[in-house]
Amino acid sequence: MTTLCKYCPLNQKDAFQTLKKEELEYMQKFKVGELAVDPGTPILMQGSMAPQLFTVLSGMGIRERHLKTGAKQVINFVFPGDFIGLQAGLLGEMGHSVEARTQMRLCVFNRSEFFSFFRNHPERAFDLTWLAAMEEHFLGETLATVGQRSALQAIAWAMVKIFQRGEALGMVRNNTLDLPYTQRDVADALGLSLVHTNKTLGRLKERQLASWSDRTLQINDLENLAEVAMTELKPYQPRPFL
Amino acid sequence: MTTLCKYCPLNQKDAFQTLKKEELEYMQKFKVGELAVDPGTPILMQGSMAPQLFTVLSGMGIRERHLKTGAKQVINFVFPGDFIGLQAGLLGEMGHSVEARTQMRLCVFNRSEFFSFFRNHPERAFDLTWLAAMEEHFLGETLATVGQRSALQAIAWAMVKIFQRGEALGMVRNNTLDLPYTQRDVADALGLSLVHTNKTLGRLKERQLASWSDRTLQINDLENLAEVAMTELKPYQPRPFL
DNA sequence: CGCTGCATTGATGAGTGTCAAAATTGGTGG
DNA sequence: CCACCAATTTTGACACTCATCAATGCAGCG
Repeated sequence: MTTLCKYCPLNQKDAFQTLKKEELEYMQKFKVGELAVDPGTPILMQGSMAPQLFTVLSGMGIRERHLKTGAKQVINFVFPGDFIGLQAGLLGEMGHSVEARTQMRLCVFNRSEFFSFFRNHPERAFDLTWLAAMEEHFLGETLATVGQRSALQAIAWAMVKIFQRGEALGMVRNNTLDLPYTQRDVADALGLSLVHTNKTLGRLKERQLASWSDRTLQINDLENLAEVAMTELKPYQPRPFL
Repeated sequence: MTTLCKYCPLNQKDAFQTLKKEELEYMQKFKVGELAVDPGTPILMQGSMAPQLFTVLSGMGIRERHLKTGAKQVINFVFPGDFIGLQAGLLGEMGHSVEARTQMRLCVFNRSEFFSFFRNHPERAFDLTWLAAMEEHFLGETLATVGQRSALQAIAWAMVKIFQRGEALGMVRNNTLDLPYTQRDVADALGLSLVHTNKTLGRLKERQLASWSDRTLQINDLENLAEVAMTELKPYQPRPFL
């Protein structure tokens, strides 16, 4: 028995734009079920053409692209409200894998109805494109980080970004955010080695700015952390979701 | 006097899916004019909310994100058929700047009619989202390159990618592609220093794989270049355009 | 209680950045 | 047609960030 869209847990959160009753009814038709997965479960595989698309209702995951050498690049961290499978749905092939890192509940949509979705619900199609543009925006920023920032700056940047996402979702208590990600994930997200990431985290901790170990991100001085990261602290704005 | 969509130069090219007469008429209503710009002209500025969106009819440009330090990250190279301003149109703010590098002709659309576009022409809205997904796919691959590949691999990868784009557009003669981009641009695209980029290009040239100087990319051995780049050579597939 | 995964630390070296300058190219005006 | 200038490419020397290798510590868990 799945949750009715009417009671969608995402629609309550400040982080997201509120859907009207009417829109929720639209989505109800499009929704074909719910999927619950355990940590470590692959949700979508790089290169695959999955028949299904998802919106994350709860839990966290990770997007990563695997190279033939065995190395991997973390593309992004997956939080509630994220849409998964856009590339599979449109291009017919995922550019990266998505894996659950905690228990997750996913809202399942059917790829085959994807186009009718555009035909019948232009507002929602617009929102979908909005999300795609947001993702593109974020990836550009990430690219600039990996390409241009030093290890210290890059890690500070990642901490700020993730902290703010967690904050918007109400996951922060005492400037502390529990996450299912390790230092290895941070390293793979920023193109750094694990060892160097660890030592750089140590420097940020010494400076009393922030720390990240044992799957806990703690921010002590957001302002100065953002300063080190050479980034602006922008207020969070509610975004659409599907 | 602008070109009628009916005679759109892009619609002739193999690189793109052919639009039906009907669809061309749709686009004609959406098109508000044409813009011709000289090399060096900024088309969209990072952080701005431009009222206009563009499709590149001819010429080349560059997307780049500027950091506060003065460093910059090249996000992508802009070729004919590319859509410019998605982020401005939807998010209200560009994550990067776009600058002309040759003379360019741009097809101009109006941001204010953007939503009606979704309402009235779902097929075209679908194509737009397709393009957004493609861009996201490409950025993920770029991120993996900058994060995980060595300088030699990264440069080889960039050469393969750009060469294949040029090929699809019929711009290659004698395995040679004239481009408005310098070694500095390559360096900024891959997060490398200019000097190291130059020396690495020298190594690829020594190995008789490829060369890039004086704004000319020459590929001598695509197979082995792709090998060095650790990437698969995928056949090009026609894509939509707006 | 011995795994296994994760965090931490030290030693060493390769890859890449930075600095400086020369060589080359292309464009422009006299 | 030549001289000059700006942009780009190329080269050499050197410094340093960051990767790699190796080992230890530490906590959770079957």
